Amino acid sequence: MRTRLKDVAALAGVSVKTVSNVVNGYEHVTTSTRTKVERALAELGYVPNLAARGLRNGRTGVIALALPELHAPYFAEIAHHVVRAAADRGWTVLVDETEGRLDRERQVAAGIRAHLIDGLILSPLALTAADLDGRADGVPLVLLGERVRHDVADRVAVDNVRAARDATAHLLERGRRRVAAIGVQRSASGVSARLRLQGYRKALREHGVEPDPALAVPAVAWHRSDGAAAVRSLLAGPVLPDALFCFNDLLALGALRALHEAGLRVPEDVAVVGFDDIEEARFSTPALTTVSPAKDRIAATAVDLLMARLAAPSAPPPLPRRVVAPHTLAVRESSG
Amino acid sequence: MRTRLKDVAALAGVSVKTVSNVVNGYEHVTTSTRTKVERALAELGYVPNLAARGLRNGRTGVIALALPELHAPYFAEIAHHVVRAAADRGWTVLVDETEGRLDRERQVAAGIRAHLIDGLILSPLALTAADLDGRADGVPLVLLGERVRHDVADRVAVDNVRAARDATAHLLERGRRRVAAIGVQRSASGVSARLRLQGYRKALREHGVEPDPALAVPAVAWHRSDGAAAVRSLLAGPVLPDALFCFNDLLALGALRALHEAGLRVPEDVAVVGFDDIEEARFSTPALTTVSPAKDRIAATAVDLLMARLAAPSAPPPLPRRVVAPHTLAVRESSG
DNA sequence: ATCGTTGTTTGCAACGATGTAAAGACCGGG
DNA sequence: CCCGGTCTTTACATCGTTGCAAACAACGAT
Repeated sequence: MRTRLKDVAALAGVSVKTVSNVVNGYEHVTTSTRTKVERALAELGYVPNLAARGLRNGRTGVIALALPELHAPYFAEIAHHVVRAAADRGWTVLVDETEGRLDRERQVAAGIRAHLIDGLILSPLALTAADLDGRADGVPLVLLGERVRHDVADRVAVDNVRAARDATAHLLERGRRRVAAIGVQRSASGVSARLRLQGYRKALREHGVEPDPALAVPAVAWHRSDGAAAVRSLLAGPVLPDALFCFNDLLALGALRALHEAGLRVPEDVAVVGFDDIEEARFSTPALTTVSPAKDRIAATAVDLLMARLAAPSAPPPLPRRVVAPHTLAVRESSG
Repeated sequence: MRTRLKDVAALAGVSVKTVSNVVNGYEHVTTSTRTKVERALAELGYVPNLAARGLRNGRTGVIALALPELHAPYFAEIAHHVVRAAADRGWTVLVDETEGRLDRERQVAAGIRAHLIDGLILSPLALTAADLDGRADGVPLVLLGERVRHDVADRVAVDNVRAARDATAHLLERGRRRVAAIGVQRSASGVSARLRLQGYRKALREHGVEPDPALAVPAVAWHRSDGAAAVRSLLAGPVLPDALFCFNDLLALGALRALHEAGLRVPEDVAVVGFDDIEEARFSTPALTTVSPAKDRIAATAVDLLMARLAAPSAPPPLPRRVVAPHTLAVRESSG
């Protein structure tokens, strides 16, 4: 059995509350009492029971992070940065995996873990604003990504349209004219896909190129195998592309693989740009040009937004805030 | 404020305890009472306070997973499998990142989060058995990997020596004779490195090849950049290898990159084998031959070992158990 | 009608920590 | 030597939940 305040109090010969005061750094404690208590604390190796403390003051010091897939590199990197940012501020992170399933996202947002956590950072895939409209009284929530309307909760995201436009423009400026978009999704949950497609089209039009529907290739998920499959179907089609804008890095890496298998050279025959700047992109052959969102900033901002809500439980809660995280284009070999 | 049992009880017109009974599926409740309570539960959207429940019955339903780096693909995949395995069994996972730092690993093992978690799965890098010897009374602990003596806590690991021998033998059987080992570490924390080096040497001797010290290349960490650096130093040296056994996949991927830059063909000029079978290995160019530990089995076993200890708090706790997880060799293009 | 039996519901205490308020210790000034 | 004030320590109630044991209701058997 672990030691409780009571045990320490008995050993030190003081009351439970005095020990509590010492543990919490209350100032009006005489030096002699403090020393006695500290000695007892050390001797018994006291560790506070966070469940009890959480019960008493309604705070557990734990925030939850809910991601679609922990093993997808982008999310793994986000998780890393969030855990780090939270630790820097003295908080612990509980990780949930939703697999992008609507029911799991709803459960998480509705607060399965409520009472065990003080706040939630959620990166939704399937969730819509309607699912969140009712939850005014839940735990503070910060959303990652532009997939949900920004007026239902605090949100941190890159400007997907602008980032996609930047990436596509980069290819056009290098003289490419048949730029394919890889990763198009028409489903309701494909909001990111829609925004990135929008940015892609915008760039084309700004450069006087008419978007060719044959060059907009769908992908069910955004994994490497989907990217490879998309390229194979593209190569079997009527229009051969001279560049690919892939909606994430995994698609791009799968595409690189399929291009290599088809005997096409990157970037000479086909230039490739991705999105996410996962670490792998710096080490692929060829190294991948990609949109680089400031993941550390995204994570730190998300944690800070949560902290702000936790610190100020004001009667009329402040309106949801929207933070646009910066991005850059990391130009590497795959775009020449 | 969230609803408590008390609120539900008031609405349903029964006692708090009866509501608790309904929530917990106690059988001796009349159908009429049950319906009344369930209606009230639904109307108020009751969610149990896990902190209070945890305080009451000494269980929180949360286990902690402490890993060196969440963004390293191998650990990200392990985290994914652990979260999944835990969820299947009705548990939640709290993730901690130790960065492989001894002090952080010690803290975690000593139970910073104690009382908030029921058990701990730890993948140590720097921790030694001595750090764990004293902790008989702590929360149940399962170690991942062979880095720590197996008699201090339950442990799940692949047989590193045998796996390394298999990988090296595979290269030797394809006729390679100058097989380099990439990732050697002499530091105290490099136990995995030591075991894999041992397996590598064993395979060489079994095939009548004398280990050449010039072909055992050190690497500070096991990241892609270290693999690339190791290959560059190797190519600058006196003995050119015709094969590489890299102690993990990231090293191997970095090596592929450096070999490509040096104009060497894989596998024609140099064959490459890795260790971990991260997803990326299946999509690299060329696809990577690698030792494939059964990560899902490792995760499930770790969770099960923990569950077993939690279920049976017997007076003399059962001796630490050691489980050897199976591995296979995934043969792909990089070894010909 | 009374008793025991089974089945259902309830009140109370406890888990470990902390906020509140009050009691106790100590000081100098009158 | 007593009083009022400050500083230190204490007892008690409380957070939300569940185990325990007792209270209560309903029933058939005597």
